[in-house]
Amino acid sequence: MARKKVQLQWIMNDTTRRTTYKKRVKGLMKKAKELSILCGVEACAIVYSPYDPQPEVWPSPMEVVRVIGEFECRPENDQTKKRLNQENYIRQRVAKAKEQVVKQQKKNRRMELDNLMYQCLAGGRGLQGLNIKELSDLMWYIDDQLKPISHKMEYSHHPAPQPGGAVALTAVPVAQKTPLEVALESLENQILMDTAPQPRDGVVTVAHTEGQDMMLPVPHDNYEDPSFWGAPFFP
Amino acid sequence: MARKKVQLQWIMNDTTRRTTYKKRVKGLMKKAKELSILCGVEACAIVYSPYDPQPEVWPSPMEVVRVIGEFECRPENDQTKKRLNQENYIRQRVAKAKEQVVKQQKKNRRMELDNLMYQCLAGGRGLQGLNIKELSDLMWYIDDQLKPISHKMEYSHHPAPQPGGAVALTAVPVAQKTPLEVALESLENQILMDTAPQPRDGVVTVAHTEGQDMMLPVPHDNYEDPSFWGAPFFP
DNA sequence: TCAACTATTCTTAGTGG
DNA sequence: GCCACTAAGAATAGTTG
Repeated sequence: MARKKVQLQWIMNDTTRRTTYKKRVKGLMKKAKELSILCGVEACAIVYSPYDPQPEVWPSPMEVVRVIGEFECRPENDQTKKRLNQENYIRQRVAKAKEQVVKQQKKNRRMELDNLMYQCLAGGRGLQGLNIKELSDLMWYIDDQLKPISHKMEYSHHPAPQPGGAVALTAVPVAQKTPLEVALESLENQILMDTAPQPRDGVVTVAHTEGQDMMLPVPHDNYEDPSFWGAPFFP
Repeated sequence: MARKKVQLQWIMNDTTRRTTYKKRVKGLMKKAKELSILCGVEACAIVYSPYDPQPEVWPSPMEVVRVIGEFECRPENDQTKKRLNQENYIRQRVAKAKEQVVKQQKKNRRMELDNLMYQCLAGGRGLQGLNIKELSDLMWYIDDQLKPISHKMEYSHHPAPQPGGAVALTAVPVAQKTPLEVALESLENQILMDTAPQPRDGVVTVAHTEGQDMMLPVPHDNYEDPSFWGAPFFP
């Protein structure tokens, strides 16, 4: 909107419409990202258009599928029934339990990422064999994977209100951090160091010693600092 | 953003965060609507929050489901580009790794479901305490969770093309099936048997023996068959 | 908690290269 | 078609009742 108040109606001119589309999709995705981060909520957006073969999505196809899954699992989509009847009671219990599940889910996500890294590195030429371009691509992907985690971590700053009375039962055994994981972390850092032109604000750079047992100077949790992963690739 | 540039990070203050959430959700939905109208495209947005029992959606729950359906049915990523250039090479590696990740993801999904079940049952009145209505609701939910599994059963007929040469490296320790999991499965089965009016298409029904060691008629590993999980969600 | 009100930043329509 | 630029208009953080 500039120099003229735009009417809320279909834009006749083809090129104008296409241009507007690109600008506004970008804007919409940015808004979604901001909302998600600022308020610590899950969100997803999908836009189909004749302009792209693939739909425009946020945060990522994978996350979208997950968020969609949650949405579809909530039978109460038809908000016709808001009354707290028998039916809703059980739904609320389910929702509450789901909350607990999310925690495990996030943990699992990290494991998946680690696994992915391993696949990429062990399955190919290794880190050394990758050029800057490839590293950048990989970095891009990793960042994409980490986005949701980042959000979660930002959310986790607060004193964890933890819905009253709900005991965090962990029925699923949680895998411990393995040496492999530690090694992978160092590799991730190396990628950052290899590709980052100069240390930027908010980017955590680390030194590493030689050998298998590299030490991370920052707590593991720092990987999930959003300012670390988010900025360079998704401004 | 007014009177101060806001930092893109989780808002610590509860009331501020809630206020911002309400404002921004409204803004986001408006943007989605405008984009859709101005450019004549389909779009949908979903936002979960601790503030609303129901997710915030646009344009409407029904439309969202429809748009989502299209998204999940989308044929294939741009397979058009067959050229195996530098850029695509890395992307293919990533995609391949992603496939592996999906397996773990789906495994996790099952664990989450089990965990959820446990939450519901252990945290509440237990299965016995539930009435038919509640069981029905729970059944619905579980069925929803199991849908992808059902698909897999249909898919598992074909020879599973399995991308050549990809070695399934498993860097992440996979949790073993615990007695608890077995028990939970039996509970699921029981609910299925107690409430299902008739066996529905795609729903895996199982017989169960008494005691702790119940057997699933299909091998557990089948859950991890990529051809099963992969297709519907990651076309 | 909520709604109304700005001051300020952000978004983007229109333009030109 | 793509960028970069700019100013009009929209969104919203912080404040007030």
